[in-house]
Parts: sequence; structure tokens; C-alpha cells
Amino acid sequence: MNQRTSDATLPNRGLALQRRTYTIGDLAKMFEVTPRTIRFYEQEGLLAPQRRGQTRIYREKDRVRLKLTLRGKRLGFSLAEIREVVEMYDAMPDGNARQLKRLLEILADKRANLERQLEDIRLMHRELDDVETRARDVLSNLENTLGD
Amino acid sequence: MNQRTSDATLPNRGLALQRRTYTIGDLAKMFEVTPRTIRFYEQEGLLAPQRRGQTRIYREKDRVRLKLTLRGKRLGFSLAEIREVVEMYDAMPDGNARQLKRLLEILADKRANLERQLEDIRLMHRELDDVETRARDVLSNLENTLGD
DNA sequence: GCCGAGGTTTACGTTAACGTAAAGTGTCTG
DNA sequence: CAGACACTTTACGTTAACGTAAACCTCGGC
Repeated sequence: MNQRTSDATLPNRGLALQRRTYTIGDLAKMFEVTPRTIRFYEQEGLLAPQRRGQTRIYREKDRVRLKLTLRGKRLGFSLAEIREVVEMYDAMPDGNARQLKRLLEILADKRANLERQLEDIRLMHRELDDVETRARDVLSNLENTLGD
Repeated sequence: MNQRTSDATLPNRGLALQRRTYTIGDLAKMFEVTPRTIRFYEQEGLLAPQRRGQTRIYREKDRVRLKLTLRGKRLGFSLAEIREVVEMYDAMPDGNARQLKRLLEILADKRANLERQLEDIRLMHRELDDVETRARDVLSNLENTLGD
């Protein structure tokens, strides 16, 4: 899907643009997760790799999706939230106006979330600075009074 | 409730530095969490309010702790991680050097985490921009072809 | 021809972070 | 003094996000 980058007729073209594939183990090592996790994400509708017989084969698109998913996770999004965006992203070409507007809503929401997180990080940073300063003070005091 | 705003009976200085108290319900509304959550945090060692008989009374210190805890949560820290810092923070005055160094390690760790999150947010922001742009494009196309 | 390394499904187990229900206590209020 | 309402403890229930175990296939190498 979404081969729109294909100048349509592109049958071979020596330049293997997107031909690299990965096994589940490849991706697992690459992102330091277990295969179980990757299969779980598929089960949750976040990935949809092709099959060669029974085994999954992942392409660039899947790798990017996994990357985005893990990034979302690090930012505290639930898999359901991530899927919500990913699905709409894929459904865009034929998306109706209502869906698109819903997507924009979700995006605004995520954006607000990110803003709050930025502020949280700033504040947390100060707290850490404060704690660290106090810790260092106590430490140096300890070391100073060592020779009494 | 909370008739303790009686600065009248303050024996020493009129300046009531830290005398305000809160009920569990007060804090719950203030931070939009349930009392159950607050009790749970106490059970997990993140809060330690005093008791007036059987009921908990929270002071400024507790409110700040709760605030920090919730902030940590928004940043994806587990309660265990938060407690780790909070406990050491409290134990600092009599902390030995080993504990303090451990604390500094933890802080460096958290800091690295925050840095990664900042980068994640920047990247995610771009993704959102991208998705939004594409969505808007499709939308305006839809609206343009409305009058065919 | 077999073996080990990787892949697969199915299904039950686990942990964190609460929710929810039951049953009781304390205090103000009409 | 009877509600009403906010607080309490105890304990079992729930959800998300995987972990883990069993039992199977399949493929390249010796």
C-alpha cells in the first residue's frame, strides 16, 4: 500500500529503494525488544507485516512504524492511542472529512500533551538540579569534616 | 471543614508559615485524582501524612510530594522510581556518602531519560506536523472537488 | 537424516496501578 | 437524634502490556 512513490510503472529499476526486509529477530535486536513484544504489537493492530508462508517479513515501512510506536511509548502514550493515530494515518487517502477532522482533533490533543510534558520536564529538571546541589553540598561537608 | 485557618490561636508568630492543612478529599479535587489513588501512594511509601485520630491530615510538604509524584507519572516514571528519589531526598541530611553517590547516579539516570524524552518530543512534534499537513491537504482537496 | 537456530501458535501467568464494593467510624446539621 | 456525608480499612477485581511455557514447523549445514 502507498507505493505512490512508485513512478507507477517502475518494474525493476536497479535502485532497490525499499527492498530490504527484516526478520522478527532482526527488529527485536535492533530496538532491544523481544519478538513477543513485536507480535503483540501486531496483534494490537500496530503492525501488519507480510508473510512468507508462515513467517513474518518486515519491510522499511514496518520498521518505521515500530520505531514510532516505541517512541510513543517512551512518551507515555498507550498502545491504543498510538494505534488511533497510525490507523488514521493509513486511512487518510480515502478518508472522509469527518475522519480527517477527528484526526486533527486527536493531533491537537497529542500536541497539548507534548506541551505539558515539555513543561513537566523543565520543572523536573530544576528539581533534579536542586536535589543534586543539596546532595553535593552534604557530600562535600562530609568530606571536609572527615579530618577532625 | 478546615477551620484551622484560625491564625488567631497561633501562639508564636502571626506568620503562619506552613500551617495550612488539607483533607484527602481536598487534595483529590485539587489534583483531579481519587482518594483511593492518594491512599495507594501512601501505601507505596510516597506519602506519609499525619493522623488526627484515624483521619489523614496533609500539610504543604505532602501536597508538594503529591504534585511531584504526579508530575513524575506524567513523565512515565513508575511509582517505584519516584519513591526511590523521594526517599533518598528525605534521607539526605543523615545520608552517608555511599547513599549520596547512589542518589547522584539515579539523578544522572533520570536526567538522561529526560534528554531522550526531549528528543522524542521534538521528533514526535515533526511527525504530528507532517500528519497534520497531509490531513489538511486532503481535506482542502475534498472541499475543492465538492462542486464538480 | 538429524540437529540446532530460528520461526510459529495457543494459552495461561504476572506486574503495576489503581477501581470497586462492603462495612464500619466521626462529625456536623436540621 | 437521625440522616447525610466524608472519612476509614480490608479485600477482591480489572486493565494494559507484555513474560513464559509447551508443542509445533522448517531450513541450512554437517
